[in-house]
Amino acid sequence: MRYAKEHKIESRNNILSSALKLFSHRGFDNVSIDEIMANAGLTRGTFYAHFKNKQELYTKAILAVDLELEKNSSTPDNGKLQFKQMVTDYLEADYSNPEILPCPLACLVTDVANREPEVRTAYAESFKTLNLKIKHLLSTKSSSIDEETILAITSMMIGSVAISRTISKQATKKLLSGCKKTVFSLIDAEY
Amino acid sequence: MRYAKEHKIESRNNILSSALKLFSHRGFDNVSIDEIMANAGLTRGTFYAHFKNKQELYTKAILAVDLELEKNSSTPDNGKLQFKQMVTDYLEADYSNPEILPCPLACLVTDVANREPEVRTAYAESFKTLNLKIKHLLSTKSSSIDEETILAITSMMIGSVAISRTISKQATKKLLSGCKKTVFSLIDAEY
DNA sequence: GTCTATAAAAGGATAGAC
DNA sequence: GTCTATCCTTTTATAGAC
Repeated sequence: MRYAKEHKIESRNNILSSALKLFSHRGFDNVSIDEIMANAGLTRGTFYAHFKNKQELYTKAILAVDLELEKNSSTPDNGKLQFKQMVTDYLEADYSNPEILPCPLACLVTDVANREPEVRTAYAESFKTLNLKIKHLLSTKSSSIDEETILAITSMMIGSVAISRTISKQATKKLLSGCKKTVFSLIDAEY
Repeated sequence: MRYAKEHKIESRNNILSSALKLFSHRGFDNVSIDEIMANAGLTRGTFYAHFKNKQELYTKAILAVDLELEKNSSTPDNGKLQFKQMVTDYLEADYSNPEILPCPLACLVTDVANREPEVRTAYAESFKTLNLKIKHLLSTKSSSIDEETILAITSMMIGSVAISRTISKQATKKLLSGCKKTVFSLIDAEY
């Protein structure tokens, strides 16, 4: 064979990460397969050697979010601190920089809601993983945080970042600082 | 003239509300002008007698959300109760019924983020109006609620409804009830 | 596996009649 | 103001060479 097996895997990963980044920044419909492939250093025709169609790529790209989230799964001894750092990083990331991967859960909520069940299931998986990660950070031997509080927190994080991408920089500042304060107070109150 | 002036205004309003409903349920790109016009009882060609292009329609439709939100602007004597009812209605509405207009702020966040500034500004306006409405409900002569807390609450409401449209019915139930409880606790604690 | 070339469909926008 | 008919661009997807 003319190409090693690793080559295909590498191509596939390039396509996946190029797609996830572009979709997150601009939305599924606003990015063409052409652009994704060019971004991955390939041409359009090749796309179909890797994926059945554009929707399958969407699904697989969203599932790849899990891998990002599952990092640092060691038992935390300073979980609360790590959690606060995570929230801060999340809310203060530079979402306008095209080189950085913004949170797909925040950037694609609405976009995913209008797709086939396959895509929505992938999103649901990643959302679940985010909640589990937080639960893990905030669980100690003695106490464990209420699951519904975690859901309220992730809703706030995802919601505020999604909204921030539509409003002015000035309004964004107040929005994100309000959410940060509120998340912290929820945690400090309960645990 | 063959058509009365009211006729055009009525047509325009039909187009606007038909568009807002369809966009909210399925997203901007997934709805064709053809469909919007058919839904309003007109044909595609006529569209351009009312709007410059599809994007202008999007902007105007989102601005129309304000009108919905600005209802009930009388001074509330039982604001806190009204607020709780509003949150409950918001979180428990039947978002899958195509006859009902779901909250465009929740259904279109991500969608709007990827459009021209004109559209984003319209969204920002409506978002502002929602926050003001809540502020109004929760203000009394003696106390007024922290603006950043309101932003955290609207982020949670919009975020959770947006997320709920991607996940399972079962998961949605827990998500929305968690947000409702958390919003209530934030209000009862502070005010 | 990757490329170039091309088919085929969808949908936004315009022209002209009534 | 509204209709029908048409243009034109974009983009997904396929065919076939290397």
